[in-house]
Amino acid sequence: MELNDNDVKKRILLSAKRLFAKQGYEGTSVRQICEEANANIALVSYHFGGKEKVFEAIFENFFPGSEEAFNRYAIELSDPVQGLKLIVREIVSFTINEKELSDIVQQELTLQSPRMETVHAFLNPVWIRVKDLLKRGKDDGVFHFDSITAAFLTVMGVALSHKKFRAVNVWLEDKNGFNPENYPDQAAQFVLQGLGVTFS
Amino acid sequence: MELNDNDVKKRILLSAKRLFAKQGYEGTSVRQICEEANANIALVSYHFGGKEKVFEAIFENFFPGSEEAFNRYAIELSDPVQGLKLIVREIVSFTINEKELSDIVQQELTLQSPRMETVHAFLNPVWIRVKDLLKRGKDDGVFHFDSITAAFLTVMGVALSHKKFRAVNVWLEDKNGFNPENYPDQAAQFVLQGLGVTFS
DNA sequence: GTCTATAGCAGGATAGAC
DNA sequence: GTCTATCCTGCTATAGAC
Repeated sequence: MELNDNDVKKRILLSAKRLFAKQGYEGTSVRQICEEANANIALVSYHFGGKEKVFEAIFENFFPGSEEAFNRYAIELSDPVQGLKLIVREIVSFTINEKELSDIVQQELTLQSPRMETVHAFLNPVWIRVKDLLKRGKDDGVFHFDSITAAFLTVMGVALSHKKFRAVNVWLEDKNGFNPENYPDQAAQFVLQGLGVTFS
Repeated sequence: MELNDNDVKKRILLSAKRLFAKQGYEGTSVRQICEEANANIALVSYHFGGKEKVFEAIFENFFPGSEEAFNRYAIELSDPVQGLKLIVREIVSFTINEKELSDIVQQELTLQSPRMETVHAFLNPVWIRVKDLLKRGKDDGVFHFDSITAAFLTVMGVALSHKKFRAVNVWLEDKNGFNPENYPDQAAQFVLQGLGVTFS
């Protein structure tokens, strides 16, 4: 089912994504979503079946399908260092390109919400890959850390760190130094150094 | 004004902190807070002046005062490497010891909420220190990064990374490897390596 | 200080007209 | 498919009794 941007369903999804990211799921009302989407309030129930279902539909429509990407980069992903560099870059890129969706993910991860299940279903395939790469890198002796969980957390922490950029940017004044285009590479570099990879 | 744990005000604060952390500010009702605190609903207005004020009171009561700590560790903080190591450890320790409050901070940072101002007032003194240490470390030639904002973000990302521990732990099985007691040190180590500090 | 009762409003959802 | 009108529930906050 393809939707163009002027379809009512698509307009509702885009508004909901924007507002959930900015105000949180609970902080956003169906009325507000429809107002911004120039849609009638009743259409959320009619087209999606309720607010909760709109949330799920956002993931189905905007979360990048990972299987296809994994196949495309099968070679890089077979090597821990190259694989982790690639995947961190991709995660960071995703959080920049799909900033709103990734804000939503971030929020839901700290909450114990009924929506966790939906979120996890989309994150799991990626997390499995990261964990696997860390494990293999450690076994091969190129990564150095004690606990795989701790390593996983720090890696994900870096990958998601710039999420706080908006909040920080208001306050830090670094107009010239920070370039979002370079950030995926810088983050990947930081992670590899943090894991003790030595570059010759 | 000292409150003991059985004081109604204190009970309300503790319940609110717990619930805000778990469900978010908007996802938590005053009714629910009072039910868990064994307090009457009217007492939130009477003692605090409304839900919003309870939020502020949580920070006033549980956010560690940083000035005193900065003075106590003035010597360590004068050196970029030692200072950053110390401060990252302290941030990580805070997020472990005051897990709920730090969950609340994390949530509010991704939101554009009317409560941002409150949160920022408490975070600013710490952020200023981190930024300053990074800057001095770069000037001294011991840290290596391009953008101070990017560096700041990655450092904070690591410091806050284990926040996703609950979500991750459900899924990652690493009972033996991960030890919260060691994590502050591991995170600090990861940051310094990520910043390109070389250890002799 | 604490309680009950209630005001007043905003939320999500839907029946039924078009 | 879209709209209006309305239902019902749950929210915060407070007036007033104790």
